[in-house]
Amino acid sequence: MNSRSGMLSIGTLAKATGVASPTIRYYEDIGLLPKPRRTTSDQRIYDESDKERLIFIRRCRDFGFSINQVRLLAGLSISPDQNCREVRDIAHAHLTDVRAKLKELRALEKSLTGFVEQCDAACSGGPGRECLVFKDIAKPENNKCC
Amino acid sequence: MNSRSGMLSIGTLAKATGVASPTIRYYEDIGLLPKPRRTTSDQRIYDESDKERLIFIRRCRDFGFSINQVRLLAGLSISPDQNCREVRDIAHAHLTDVRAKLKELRALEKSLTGFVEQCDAACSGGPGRECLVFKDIAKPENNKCC
DNA sequence: CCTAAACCTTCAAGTAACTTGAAGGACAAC
DNA sequence: GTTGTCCTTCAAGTTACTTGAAGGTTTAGG
Repeated sequence: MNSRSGMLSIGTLAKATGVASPTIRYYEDIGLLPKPRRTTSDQRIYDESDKERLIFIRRCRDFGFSINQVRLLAGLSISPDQNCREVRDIAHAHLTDVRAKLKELRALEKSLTGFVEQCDAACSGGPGRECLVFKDIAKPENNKCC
Repeated sequence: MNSRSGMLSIGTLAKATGVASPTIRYYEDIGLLPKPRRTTSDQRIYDESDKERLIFIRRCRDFGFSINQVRLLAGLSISPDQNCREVRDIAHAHLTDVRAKLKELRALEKSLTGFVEQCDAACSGGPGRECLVFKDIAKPENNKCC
């Protein structure tokens, strides 16, 4: 199947969008992408609007939106009255998630940095019989247990 | 099964460590936790060393180490010559991952913030027929495709 | 003692978001 | 025609849990 007048095979679409063929089929399976037309030999034929939709999906995924969120966003993008407010709310909720995750990761970075530095200090004479770091891991300084 | 002289049922261990019973069984299944003794009625009996090991595992998971990394770390923690250098290397590799992820998330936060602000600006007069944000998503400014 | 509730067991499948592999057909280039 | 690449569907694998079914045991209260 050669690409003519905007008609794309799945492999060509995959290359054009950076989304793997199996993933494209997966998205179709879960209803995120509409079922495309087929050739007489049953191969999928995609057009430019399919390509745009897939790019949209990929971008949303890149942004870290879950499949369900992407589903919502995609639905909003094609609804007659595109409701920017809803989109904004979804994005904002996600932004909140991202900020929480950032906070976590910053704390983690700090812990790990201390960890590695402590490890470097403890091992400056070579491997020790009792690694202090393990004690640190096994005995929480701040008991985070519920 | 009541908790006496350090003997813990799985449920008690779960409460003591914040790790769910099914997860404890899962860890045993995948060899991360040793198989514990059993009662005459086949219930698991854990002791303090099991508890410490589970806390260790949980802490490593909290740090974001994968199960395989935790497996390595746990192995190192009980080896006769505890090799702090290897621990440090594992932790350092993970720290590198965390930093990369932080970088990603910061960029994402920036994008999403701009996204939400743009959305707020576009919708200040209420829902628009053409949401500019969708166009932004569908048309990458920087083409990140391979 | 009985009963009900809570706990235990194993086994298997579900979750999320893909990814891989088997088996077989179609297409393109030489 | 042949070979290599692409296509199809179906199903299972990946990672790290989580849930649910079916059945047994323990604990607490009447």
